[in-house]
Amino acid sequence: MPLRLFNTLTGQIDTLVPQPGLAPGPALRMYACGPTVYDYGHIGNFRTFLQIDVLRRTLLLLGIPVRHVMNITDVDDKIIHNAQAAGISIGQYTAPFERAFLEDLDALRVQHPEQLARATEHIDRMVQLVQQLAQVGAAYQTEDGSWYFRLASFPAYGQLSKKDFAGMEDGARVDVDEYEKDSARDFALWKAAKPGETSWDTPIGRGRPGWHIECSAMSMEYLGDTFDLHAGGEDLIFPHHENEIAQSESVTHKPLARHWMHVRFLLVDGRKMSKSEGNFYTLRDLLLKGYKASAIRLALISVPYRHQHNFTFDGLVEATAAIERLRTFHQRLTQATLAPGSNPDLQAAAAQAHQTYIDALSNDLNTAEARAPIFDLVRAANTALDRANTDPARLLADDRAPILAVLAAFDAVFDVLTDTDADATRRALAWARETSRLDDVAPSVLALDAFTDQAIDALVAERTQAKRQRNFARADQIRNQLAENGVLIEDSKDGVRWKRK
RNA sequence: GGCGCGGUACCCAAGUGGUAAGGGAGAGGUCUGCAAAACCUUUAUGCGCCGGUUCGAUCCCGGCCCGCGCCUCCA
Repeated sequence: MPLRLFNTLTGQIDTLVPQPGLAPGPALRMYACGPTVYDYGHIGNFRTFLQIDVLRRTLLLLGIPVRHVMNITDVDDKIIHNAQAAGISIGQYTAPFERAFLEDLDALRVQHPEQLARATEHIDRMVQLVQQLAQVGAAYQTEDGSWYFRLASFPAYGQLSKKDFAGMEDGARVDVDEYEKDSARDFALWKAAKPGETSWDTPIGRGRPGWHIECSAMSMEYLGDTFDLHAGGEDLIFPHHENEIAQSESVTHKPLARHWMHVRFLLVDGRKMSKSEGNFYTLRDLLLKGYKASAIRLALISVPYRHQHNFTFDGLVEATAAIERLRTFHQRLTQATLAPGSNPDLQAAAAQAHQTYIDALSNDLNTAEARAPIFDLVRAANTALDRANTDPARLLADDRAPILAVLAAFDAVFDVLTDTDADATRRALAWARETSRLDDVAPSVLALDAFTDQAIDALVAERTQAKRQRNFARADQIRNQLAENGVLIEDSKDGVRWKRK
């Protein structure tokens, strides 16, 4: 089944399929704008990366292989400034943030792209692109040695953002540092080195790349002149992606990407997230407050990517409950002792749920709609599991696999059934210890270290033994002790389950 | 000012020209040593307001009100 996805370039929903023949290999070639590693990632960043993960995983689920490239922008004004202030090299400055970013992706179970591309490792390719642009008259050098893109040379400018620059006023001086530009909107391709700043000595002069050039250079390097999909946050439509198009297409005279996907911004408590509003959260902030990585993942992907998502703590609590329902069911179904045979109603329900699920995702990644049939199936199966052994409507042995297969398809995209939350939170806790950020850590997070999985298993076993001996006082004592440390016990006819709250 | 998006039950949130998915929360019940889980019942004659088109509109059109985003660094 093909994926129908809104395309910013055409302004409509288009079918996204790999176009063969443009580059080697059968995969769908996608480039997603990654982070500028000057700080820890916040939940707004991660909404975008999570939604791109939903796209990637949906493509894979639909049987479309992907070649996914993401840039790491490890040189820009802010990085240079901050590194200088700290008295270290930009590499020393960015390395911990890049590592933290990749760790955060892991915590959120975001799949890594096939290729990570660091800006500082592709300076040559960027210089080459500037030279090519100069050759076709689309780039010019100013007296200070900087290079700019000549917008007047690219009439199609504005096609992505639907902006009309025809009546644009030339000559307006907007930036005092860039007084030599031919036109106010001309943007920097290469910035001449200022004293003491990080710079590279190159054939086009000593300096450093402008903001947009790295994505043009690296996307074409790894994916060819034209690739299938370019994705990023909605803020990148203009000017970043518009500028990428101008830079690349001026040289290649071919479309840079056929399909453009943009993820809408997140609001927090109804406002755009910003440090000054006091509603700014990094992933690490939330983990240390005791919210689970899986709940953050589910919350951030459950509102479809084109909708404005209002992020709230209530939403995280709700996502936590939803995940528990799914995990409890998954465990129950896996462990259940079942009589042989199959129940046609459940077989049909599983097939129906699977189809509805796939249809929803295929429809512009409608994650909200995709969740519904999964929960419908969970209820139907739970009901059947509750029925007596003699009831013909009960769940039978051959019903297990098809229902688990639907859950697997769900998890192929949503990926919340496997509980790796404690690990993610422990890593955040270790980081907080190393960097002396223990002030706001929730007690439940600190308790993670006191009760390891092994310790819990041992106590649960002891309690089961006590129950067998009908020593309910001791059994309840253990249950309370665990509960006080955020561990819940559930008895069932198929054994004892426990989970961290 | 220009461009764009949204207003659906207590909360979050899909959706369709034919009579409102799903999740969370609340209430009552079943089950259970107790609890948890699970299941059942229950919470929108209603989808911002006013007109229009239609046999019929929450969904289409027009107007209005409210909220939000982008247009500058930003995912």
